[in-house]
Amino acid sequence: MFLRMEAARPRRNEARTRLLDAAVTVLRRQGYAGTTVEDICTEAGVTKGAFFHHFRSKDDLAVAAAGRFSEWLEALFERSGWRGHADPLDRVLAYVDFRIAIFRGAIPQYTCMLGMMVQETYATNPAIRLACEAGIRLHAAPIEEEIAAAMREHGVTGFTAGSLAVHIMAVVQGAFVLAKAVDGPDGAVETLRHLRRYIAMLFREKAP
Amino acid sequence: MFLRMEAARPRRNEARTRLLDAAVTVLRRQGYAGTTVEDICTEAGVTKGAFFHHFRSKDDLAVAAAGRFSEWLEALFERSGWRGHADPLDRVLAYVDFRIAIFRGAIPQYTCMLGMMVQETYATNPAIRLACEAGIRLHAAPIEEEIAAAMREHGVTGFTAGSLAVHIMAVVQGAFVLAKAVDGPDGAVETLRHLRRYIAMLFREKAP
DNA sequence: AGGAACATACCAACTGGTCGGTATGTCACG
DNA sequence: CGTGACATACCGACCAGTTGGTATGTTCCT
Repeated sequence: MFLRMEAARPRRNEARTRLLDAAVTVLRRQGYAGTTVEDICTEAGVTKGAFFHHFRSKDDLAVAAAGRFSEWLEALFERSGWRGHADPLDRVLAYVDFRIAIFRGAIPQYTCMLGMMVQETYATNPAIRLACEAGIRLHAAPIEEEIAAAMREHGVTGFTAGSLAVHIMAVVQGAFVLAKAVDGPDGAVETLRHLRRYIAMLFREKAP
Repeated sequence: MFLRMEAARPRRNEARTRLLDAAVTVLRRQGYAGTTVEDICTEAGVTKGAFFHHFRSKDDLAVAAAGRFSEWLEALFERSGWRGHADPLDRVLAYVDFRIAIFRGAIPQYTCMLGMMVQETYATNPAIRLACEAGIRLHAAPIEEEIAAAMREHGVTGFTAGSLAVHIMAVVQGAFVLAKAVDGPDGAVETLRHLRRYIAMLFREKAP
């Protein structure tokens, strides 16, 4: 049997990929209810027929787009090299520093699609909510790991690595909300600096 | 002439008030794009005619509802008595404690309408964005005051009162996003505990 | 005082446009 | 030739806003 055909699709499903990328772009800019299926089609340069050929519904696409965004986010942080430090505490701090460095350009370019979409859909679209939750958890997992390592290495106790990872996620999401409310990143950056200081203090406290 | 008629309005503007209250309830639950004008009318028990008699547009109502929510929020915190402590630092901590205590019941009952709406509308409805920003700033102002007083009284420097107030707002908003993402308040409460600890540490640091 | 003139508060039915989704193609390729 | 990948045309539901009306004040004039 030679039925494996995995790689036998040169430009196959090209429209699907473009739709997904377009969805991330537009959903991030306009939110879920604020974007129409045709907005996404226009951005992708395909027609509605193509859209509903590849996705059963708008909800379906939103779930897929959440996954796509999540992958993109992980790749972005992977490339940043925040885990490339000897001391795990430095890794955690480098994560926050990279978060700060990211606040450049227009608001939709640095804010989080997952946090935005989940606010709109948590009550009405369970599948989307779950996809957003999964993306956030996936992103938080390595941070929690590094925090746990740092706590071990520095002999710090008094809180759980998970709770601090959640705290970091919350501050980041809150920073995005504020940036949108005030229409600029300045306050958001200040917030992340406070977060950085907090983490540093938590670990300096127990140092000799 | 007894032309004063102030109190001579038994049911004057009753519908308007009910529409505003209904708007706060429904917008908080479903967001801006997710609620129809008729949703609000149904909740208020009036017709669309009444709605458009009192408000020029859906946008117009959203702005008014933001103001209404803001008033309600200020009254809520006023009643909580968080400013009733001798030491301004205790007041700031009491604010956070009250925020923690509030996480009860269903999600729409403890989350913030302003933070939710501004995410949806910041790019498309400048008036709504501004109303949300104003509400948040109004809420942050007394906190900033108390922080400034605490810094003075405890001789703490190294950051501005404004930036810490913004940080508190961000953590609170981020906690709401997380609560919606994971469909429960537990992580959000943990986040606020971290915030509380941070504030305590900031002021303990410089103490003798 | 009394009633014409006007204003306010609300209602029910409708409209014009939008949007998610469908039905029906067409065409390339294996 | 038939199947997957798209395009075109269209539908029904929904929704912000309108229209035209009624009922109940309020003001002003005589």
